[in-house]
Amino acid sequence: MKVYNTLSRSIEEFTTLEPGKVSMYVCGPTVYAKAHIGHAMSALVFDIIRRYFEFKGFDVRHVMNFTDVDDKIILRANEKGMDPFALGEMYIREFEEHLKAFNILPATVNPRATREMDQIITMISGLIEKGFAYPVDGDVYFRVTRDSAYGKLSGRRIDDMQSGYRIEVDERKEHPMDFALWKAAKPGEPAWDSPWGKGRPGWHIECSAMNLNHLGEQIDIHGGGNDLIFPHHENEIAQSESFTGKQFARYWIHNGMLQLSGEKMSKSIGNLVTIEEFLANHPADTLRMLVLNSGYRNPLSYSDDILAQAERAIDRLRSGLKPALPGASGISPEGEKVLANQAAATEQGFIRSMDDDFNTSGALAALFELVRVINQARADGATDEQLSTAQLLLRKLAGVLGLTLEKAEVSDHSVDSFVDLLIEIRKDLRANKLWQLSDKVRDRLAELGVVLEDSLEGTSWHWK
RNA sequence: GGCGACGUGGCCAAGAGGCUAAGGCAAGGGUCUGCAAAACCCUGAUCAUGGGUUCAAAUCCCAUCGUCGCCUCCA
Repeated sequence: MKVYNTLSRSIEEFTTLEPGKVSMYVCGPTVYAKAHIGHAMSALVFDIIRRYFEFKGFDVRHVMNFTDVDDKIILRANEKGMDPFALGEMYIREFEEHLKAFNILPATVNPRATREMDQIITMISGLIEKGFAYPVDGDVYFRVTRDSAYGKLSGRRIDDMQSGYRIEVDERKEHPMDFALWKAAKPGEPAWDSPWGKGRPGWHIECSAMNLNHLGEQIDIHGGGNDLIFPHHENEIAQSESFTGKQFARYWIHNGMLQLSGEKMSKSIGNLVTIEEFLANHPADTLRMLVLNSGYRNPLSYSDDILAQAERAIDRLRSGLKPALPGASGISPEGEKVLANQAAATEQGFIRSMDDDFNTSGALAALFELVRVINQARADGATDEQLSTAQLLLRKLAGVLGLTLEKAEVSDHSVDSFVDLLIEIRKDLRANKLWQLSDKVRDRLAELGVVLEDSLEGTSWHWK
């Protein structure tokens, strides 16, 4: 397998620390507001990666954190007159529901910053002891000049960065780029006891501590959105490697940003679609298809047009799973062979694409080719028996991508018999060539969301 | 100002030195059908622009134009 590593900015052969096992840490959201579909995109990307590793036989330990203490959470909680912990809890619950709706496999562990205070404090103390950090008035800062490798992930040099250009520099810091590991508490803020007085962790340290606690000193993969490369992931590397003296993550994988009207979807710009809004208007698989259709590292633009394309593409995949035509009499052994050959070619093509830095777009192409050949065979009269192996493969490989190909479940079957009755009456109308009336039945049913499909053997129907 | 990514048919999007430039959506034509729908068949791009390297470039190099991301919280 080959994987693009942000650290080297190149495609590398993928190997694991331990044979057959993958440890993967993915940055989850800071829970201070409703999650938007950019968050969902990131979760989808790493869900697909994780599913593929499991398909390849790896035992995956997947950690996704929730950062549930931070300035913005406190700010929002104060605005809403809520307890900051309750606010975080609320958004965590909501996000977990969303993950389920998107068919995203639950991570092995979902640690939270507030539940790892001991590890965080231990780590900060260690960094101070080793000279990588220093306390000032109850704050603790990381000393970037002490870390010669600082900047290796984002490709920046400390001197090149114009810190203070857009934000005022805290004069107490030794260097403008030094960042907070611990922040002294202001009155009324949530705070924990520490050797430096009451306070709370800075933004980056919690991920380093949770990595250490749940995956160990070294991990295979660290992932997240590419907007986290700097400063978040750069700082995580600095903290973790300074603390352990070992290489931290071997592969850094970053997904591209979701864009709305040509700009990154983000809370600060306000051009966002919340997951809630999305799910109210679209099947969850639509977003997954959007993600699958393009490279995970590229920016992904979001529009109604593209959404509609994705929905049609899913319909196309589903068409491969339709049963044999009524009265199918079977296809020749040669026809069976064509089907079997395509199934083999599709499986190979799927694996070849996915092995190449998770080329989901190529993997989908392999699936669509299988769909076409299945549909050809069906049109030629293949029986369910003859279609079954290829269809099973289609279902299985779609499943590796996290697509269920199930139609949104219509739970109410109480109208089925009425539709059947109308079809029966329409059959009589057609037998008597009363086309206007029979077309009226079909059109009116279509308006109600029931699509009729006539064939030589009879009429079938499905919900639109 | 610094760092980085990208620009492939109407739309989305693979491909990263050399077989006919994948696949999906849309469109047009055809088969089937009473008409539809579904399915099947057929049809289209020389790869932002200009140079260069090479026997050979969408793929490498340089320049230009354009779009986007990071450098401040962000998936």
